Order: sequence, then C-alpha cells, then structure tokens
Amino acid sequence: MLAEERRFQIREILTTQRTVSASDLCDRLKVTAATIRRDLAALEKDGVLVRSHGGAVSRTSSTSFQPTYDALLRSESEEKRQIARVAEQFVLDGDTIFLEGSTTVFELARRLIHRNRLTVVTNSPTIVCELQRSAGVSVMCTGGDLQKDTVYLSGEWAQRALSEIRLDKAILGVSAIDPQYGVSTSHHAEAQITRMVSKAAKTRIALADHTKFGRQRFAFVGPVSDIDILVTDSGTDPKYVQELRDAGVQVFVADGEQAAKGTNSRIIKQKS
Amino acid sequence: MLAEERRFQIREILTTQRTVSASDLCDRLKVTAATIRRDLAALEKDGVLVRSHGGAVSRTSSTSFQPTYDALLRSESEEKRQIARVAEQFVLDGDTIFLEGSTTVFELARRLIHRNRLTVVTNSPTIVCELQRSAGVSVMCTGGDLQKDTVYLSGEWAQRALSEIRLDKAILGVSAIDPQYGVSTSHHAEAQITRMVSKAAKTRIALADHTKFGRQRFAFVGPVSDIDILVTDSGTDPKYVQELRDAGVQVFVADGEQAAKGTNSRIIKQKS
DNA sequence: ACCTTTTTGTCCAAGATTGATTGATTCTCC
DNA sequence: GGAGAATCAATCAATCTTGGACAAAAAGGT
Repeated sequence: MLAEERRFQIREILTTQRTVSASDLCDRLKVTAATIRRDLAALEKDGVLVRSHGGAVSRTSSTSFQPTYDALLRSESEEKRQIARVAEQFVLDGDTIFLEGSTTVFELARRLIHRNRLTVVTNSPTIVCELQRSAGVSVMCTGGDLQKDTVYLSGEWAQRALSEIRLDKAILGVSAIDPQYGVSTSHHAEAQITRMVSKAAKTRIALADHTKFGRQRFAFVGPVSDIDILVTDSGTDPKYVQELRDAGVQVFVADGEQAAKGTNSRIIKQKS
Repeated sequence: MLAEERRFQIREILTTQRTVSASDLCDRLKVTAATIRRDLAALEKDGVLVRSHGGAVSRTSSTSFQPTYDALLRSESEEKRQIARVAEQFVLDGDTIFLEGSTTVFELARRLIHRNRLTVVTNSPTIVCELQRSAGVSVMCTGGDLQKDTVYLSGEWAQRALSEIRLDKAILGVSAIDPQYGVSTSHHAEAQITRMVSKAAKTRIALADHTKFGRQRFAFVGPVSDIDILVTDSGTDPKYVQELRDAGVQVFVADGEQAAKGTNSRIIKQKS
C-alpha cells in the first residue's frame, strides 16, 4: 500500500469515528507503530488531526469549520450521534431528501456518505463539502446568503430554489421546541426557510436533542403538529415526549442500545 | 504497445482504482520501472495524477474526492500561493467579486478572510466554508448541482442566480488556456457558468499556473481576449505570455520576489 | 538504405520509507 | 505517590524508489 493511501485511510477512519488509537491503526493497516506514529505526525502537521497519547483525535476539518461551530459539534456529540443513528433508518435508497443546516443533521449527513441513489438538497455548505466525497449521493445546494453564526444559507435565492422542488423527506434540526408554543428559532430567515422546506416535503422529520425542549426563541416556525416524526435522545423529559405524541407526532427516543441494535425493520415498518 | 496506448491504460486503471503502485504498473504493462516513471511524470504534468513515493494517486476519481483534492492542493501549491498573493492585490475593500471554484482561487479565498466590506459570490462550497470564519466578508452562494470531481456548483439554480447580479470583478480559475483556441474546460456545465460570470463582471481576472498553458479541453469557454487580467507563475513559457499580451490581456507573472515584496501600488495603478 | 529523432532499458548514486532497537516519557492501577 | 505497562522520540540498518546519464532499440523522414 502506498503511504499516501495509508494516510488517506487514517483520515477516512477519523471521519467515521472521531478518535482512533495507534494500536488499532497498526492492526487495521498492517504496519508497525513507528510508521503509524510517523503518519500521525505528518497528518498533524497538515492540520488534519491532533495527536494525543496512544492515538489521535480528528480536527473535524482545518478548513471547513468555524471554531464556535466546531465547539457546538463537540458539545453533546454523543447524543447527536445517537439521534443521527436512529434518523438514518428513515432515509431509504432512492429518496430525495432535504438536510437542513444544523449540527445534529450534519452528523446524519456523515452517515449517508456510503448510500446509493440518494438525492440530497441542502442549504448547508458544510454538508455539501462533506457529501462531496460520496459517490452514490447526488447533491444540490440551494444557494443564498451565508449566515455566519449558523452556517446556513438563506435569503431570496434559497427561497426560490425551495419554491420549485418537491421532497420525499425533510430532515430538520430544530433549535427550540415547546409542545404548546411550537417550533421556533433565533433567526427570521431561518424560520422562513424551514417553513418552505416543510411545505415542500411529504414527510417532516425533526431532530432535537434534550436541550431543545421547553424553549422558545425569537422567530416562530410552526406548531408541533407540523412535524411527522421527531427523534430525540433519552435525556428528554418523558412529559414532553408524551405531550408530543398526544399532538400526533411520532416520537422516537434514541438511547445507546436502540441505536446500536438493528431496530431498522421495526422503525421502517412503523414509518410507512 | 504505443506510449500513448500505455498512458491511456494508466488513466483507465486510475479511474477504477484511485491509487496505483509503480511496480504494479510494471507487471501489468510489461515495461520497466524507468518507463513507468516517465509515464507518471508526463501524466502528472498533464494534471491527470499526483505522484507519490512508489506510485501515483488519481486526481480525478469520482469515488473519493477529498484526498485527491488535498493532494491537488499540495501539488504546485507554492505556485498557486504566489499567484494568489499577486491576485489579492486586485481585490479592493468594498468590491463585490465572484470566486470560481478551483484550487488556485481557493488559495486566494483564504487570503481574503481578514478583509472588510467585501462581498463574495461563489459557486464553490469549499470557499463558502472557508469564508465562514471571516467576520468582514459577506458571502453568497449560487447554489446548484454539485459536480463531485471539481467541487463546483452548476446547473439551473446557479445560472439563474448569476443572471441577476452584477460584479466588480470575476476571479476565474482556468483549467486550460491556449492563445489561439482560447479558454476551455472539461465540463460543459462549468463552461456555461464561467461564461455567465464573465458577462456579469466589469473586470475578468483569470488565474492559471504554468501547467494550464497550451492545452485544450472539451468545452470551449471563450477567446483569451475576454480576459482582462491574467496572473500566472514564472514557470510559464514566455512565448505564451507574449502572445496573450499581444491579444490585449494584461499578464502578471508571479515569482517569489514580486509576490513577497510590496509591489501592490504598481500593480493597482496599472490596473485602474 | 541512411540519418535523425524519439522511446525504452540499464546502471548507479542519492534519497525516501519502513521496521527494529534504545532510553526517556507518560499513563494506569494499586 | 510509586511500580509496571504502554507509548513516545530518536536513531540505525535494510529495502525500495528516484532521477540522471548513457546506450540500445524503434520509429519517422528523406
């Protein structure tokens, strides 16, 4: 194997798992620890990863993340990953889906890289860059004005693009949800986009970790009944889960085991 | 076997494999390592692949673009940086500019992060992600279909966005330029976008390293006289530089010293 | 048939990569 | 806080790769 290829493999591994141990890499790539150390040193120099005793940690990307977004991604990433793992089951090959820019949805996007015959429309440049590596997923970007703080494209171009498409599923990352008040967000432009996406999709799937519940933000998006399926983590107050179910929303709570085990069939059946 | 045929085979192999070792090619093509090295050197010069110790990595593999893009970024990055350094002088605060997706232009984008009151329109998600970190640059993305191999948004959405804007400057990364034939590129969609951007801009600035000269690609973009300013590196044959100047193009050759020293005033004066 | 040009193969010294060894450093568990 | 294990950086030797020089072979033109 070429050194170049080996280092590429390390990067690949780091995109799926955030961290990797040196000994693990020795086994998988069939080279000695000395070589792995040299590779890690080279990749660290390139800014791809940060070394730590016994292995390395991905630096998400030297180029494509603003520090705050980076920090956001790290915070509660385990819950986000579990939510993404469950949400992935709802995406079927052949679907045309919208992925809204948000960190939880980004985790889902990473999991879709190896899919086939999937069409993804998104307003997140980060997701576009991530799915660039995928051979089987065709990607469309809405365009629009970049909101620096949320890595979100909105505005006239985005709206017009959304006004002329129909989607099988819309995957929405909500930033505040309250059973009574409904879904809300900090930016007016964002709310507008979310509403348009909801209108264009046959099925609306919202991803929200437990921190998003019982909160209200500046811009109202819509009532909770607009959501068809909601995926959250096990840290959410069961009271909220019940209230949403009463409102007609299918709620899935992702805990470690459920996400790990193959509950695919059950979920998909329940969905269709 | 003809040399042409052999090199074609190497390209074929690289479309399916992404990487190939030199010794492997010796076996498969029944020639010595010296010949393979010469072939790989020639193909690298043509921009088909990037050599690495013991073999080569494809530069245009659809299966996985990321590593290739990195290698691409590495290859001749010094020239690209020098070109970007010169080109930066043409971008003034307050300008509204278009940055076309290409590795050389990407280098320029990185240098613009700390600018103020700059409006950047681009069709490259990579550039959007990069400029996300910038506080003083407002960014608009054209949207469109993602071309996996070039990290380029094109198609209807991109065209419509471009049809309704006016730009001070368009920064174009050309992939093939020939004084007689003009500018060309591999993809039809790309050529279309470039033409629209050119039409929308008051000033057209093309960036091209020395490997792009004297080449012709599939899709014709336009004659060289469409370009107002061209920046290249010192590796370019002076013959080409002269021919372009004769055609009315302002050509700037970026070498280490010129780019390093503050020749800003001279360049800007010459421009206005 | 002859000369010129291009291509290919061989040889060799310089350089790069890898695995093994060493002693120092760091982590973990008690 | 200390003993033991694991990991680290630095170094060396073995192996492989590279680029240049030169000769042989092939191709092309007259």
